[in-house]
Amino acid sequence: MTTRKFCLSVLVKGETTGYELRKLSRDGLHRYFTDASYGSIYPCLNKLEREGLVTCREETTPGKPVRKVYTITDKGRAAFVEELQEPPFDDTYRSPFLMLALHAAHLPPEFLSERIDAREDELRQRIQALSEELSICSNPASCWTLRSGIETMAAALKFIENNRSELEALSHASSQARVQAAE
Amino acid sequence: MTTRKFCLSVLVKGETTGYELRKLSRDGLHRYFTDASYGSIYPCLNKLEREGLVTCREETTPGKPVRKVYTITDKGRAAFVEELQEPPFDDTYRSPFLMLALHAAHLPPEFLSERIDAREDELRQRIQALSEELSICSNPASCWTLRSGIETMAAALKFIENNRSELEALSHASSQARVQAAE
DNA sequence: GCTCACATGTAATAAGTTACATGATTTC
DNA sequence: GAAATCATGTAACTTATTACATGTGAGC
Repeated sequence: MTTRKFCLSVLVKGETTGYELRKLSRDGLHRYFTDASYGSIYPCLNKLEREGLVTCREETTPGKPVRKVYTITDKGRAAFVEELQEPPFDDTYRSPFLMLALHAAHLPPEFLSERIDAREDELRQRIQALSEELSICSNPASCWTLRSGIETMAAALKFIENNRSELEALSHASSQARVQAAE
Repeated sequence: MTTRKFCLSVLVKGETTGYELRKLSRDGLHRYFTDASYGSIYPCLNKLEREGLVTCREETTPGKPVRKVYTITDKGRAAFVEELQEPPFDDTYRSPFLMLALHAAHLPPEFLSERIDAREDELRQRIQALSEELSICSNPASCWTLRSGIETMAAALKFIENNRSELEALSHASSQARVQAAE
């Protein structure tokens, strides 16, 4: 159902293709909704077409593959607004990074530091991507959503920057203990 | 793989049962890793036992159902630390709430306000649950992880509190426009 | 008497991922 | 000449969810 809502969410703002949908789901704002692969997007678009929620036309640009451009219908618009109001799912945050933090004392110090660096970089990149999107954003609701993401991730990043040494100390301490035990 | 890592993550800190694992996955810290159902936990524990990563003993308390208590083995401990170091997955945040925010202008104002209230409540409850866990937490890595979650969610909550009126205004404006168009 | 908490498990189903299949054009 | 980008799609597989199946004891 996530892929479906994501596709409709993009389609209400304008026509698009399966290929573009996949790209959108990988960076920027739409990351908050899904990270879809072709294997979920193409079947989903076909289903939406069968249901009459979108129409499809083929665009042939010479020297390029045929593009199937999808456009939402009035029925599709109505269905989307309906589906948005369906029983709510809670927001979920899944963090392989916090799993590492939780077991910091059992991880090699260099490994842990590398992963903390990687997490900081990831956050910085995502914040920058959203900030760029915000700077060219004209729709107030999109701006709101972008700002929400930027501020939340900024808080997450700041916490890591301010407190990473604590975590790294845990890893060092126990790695020292392991070395001494081996002697 | 999430269920597996979650089970091992709990088991390295002490023995537990399938029933307890499901409860842990639904509130507190472990929500960052999974939200597992019996249908994934029980098969997972059986598999871990077959692989020799955990052992199982049956505890019979008179007048209570038999409990199958699982304990991690040395092999399990080693496997977990290995698996933690496997190629990283990015943290993911999936937000049905931000999907609503993005389409605020097409939603009825009362509906939107209700959902914003619900999201604020959800955040307050989760912040409180983590704070309580923090107040009785003795393991430094767990404390770190809890604080990280608390600060990030506090930032998310603050943003909503400070900016919800903007979103609600969008919904009101377009609902007024719809009424006028109908006249 | 009803509902909640304890406690384990399976089967059918849903949903999505990965790898495969194909192929032209542009950029290095 | 190699790699990346554009572009669509299917098949096999993995993973997890939902609903079902079963049963006791405690509190209201």
